[in-house]
Amino acid sequence: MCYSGEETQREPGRENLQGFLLDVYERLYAHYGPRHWWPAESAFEVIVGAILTQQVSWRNVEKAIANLKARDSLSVEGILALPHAELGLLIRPTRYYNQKTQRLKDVCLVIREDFGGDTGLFLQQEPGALRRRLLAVRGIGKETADSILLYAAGRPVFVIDHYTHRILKRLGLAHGGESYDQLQHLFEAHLPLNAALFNEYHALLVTHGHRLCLKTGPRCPECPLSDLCAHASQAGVQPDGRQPAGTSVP
DNA sequence: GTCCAGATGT
DNA sequence: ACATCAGGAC
Repeated sequence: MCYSGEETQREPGRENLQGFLLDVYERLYAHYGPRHWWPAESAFEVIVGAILTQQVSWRNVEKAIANLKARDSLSVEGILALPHAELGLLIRPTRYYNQKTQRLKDVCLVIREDFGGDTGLFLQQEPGALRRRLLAVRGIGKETADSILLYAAGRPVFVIDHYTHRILKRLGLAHGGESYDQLQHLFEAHLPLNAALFNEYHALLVTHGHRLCLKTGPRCPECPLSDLCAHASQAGVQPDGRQPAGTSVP
C-alpha cells in the first residue's frame, strides 16, 4: 500500500471520484444502516473467522465458531492442541475443512512462535510487516490478510472482494479485468484513510451485494444506487428485477 | 483454467 | 436438480 502521499497533490478526476465514492457510501449507509462489523468477541475470533469465511456463507462460519467456543478451543493454544482430524470435524460446516484446519494451525504457530502466543502483540506490528507475515501463511491471500488488518488490527486498509468488484463494474468504475491492487488503490487513493470509514464501507458493500446487487437477478427496483448504475439505467431493468432479453449488462 | 468438498435457497 | 457463498493455491 502506498501511504506516502505522493498523489495527494493532483490526480485527474480525484475530486469527482471522491465525491462519487462518498455519495455511494452515504446512500448505502442510509439504506442499510450501521453494519457493526466484524461480528466477533475478540481480535483472535476475527482472525479465525476471516479464514473460515473464505468462499463460504457466514452462516456456516457461525456454526464452526460456535463449535470451537463450545469446546473452549477458540484460542491459539486451543487450536494448536486439537488433532487435525478433530479440528477438521469442528469446522466442517465451513467447507474445505482440511485446508482450513491447516491454515488455522499455521497462523496460530506464527503467533505462538514469533509473538509468545500474544495475539495483541501480533496485531500491533507495523501494518506492512503484519501484512507480509499474514501473506506468508499458505492459504492467506490479500483479501483475508486485509480483512485481518482492518477488522482485527484496526488499520485503514480497504478490503476488496467479489461483491465489491461486481458493484464497481455495475457502477461503471470497473470493467472486470482489474487486479486486487488496482481496485484497492481506487478506494485508498480517493478516500480519507480512515479505518472506521473503510470498516463500514466494505461491510455495506457486502450487505448490498448479498441482498440486492445479486450476481443473477439483481433487485434493481429496490436499489438505492439505481440512478448511478449502468445495470439498472442502461439495460432498462423491469420492475420485477429482471431484464429484457438480450440487454444483459455484467 | 482446476481443485477444495458443506449448508442453504430457489 | 441447480446456483451461490465475507477465497486461495496450483
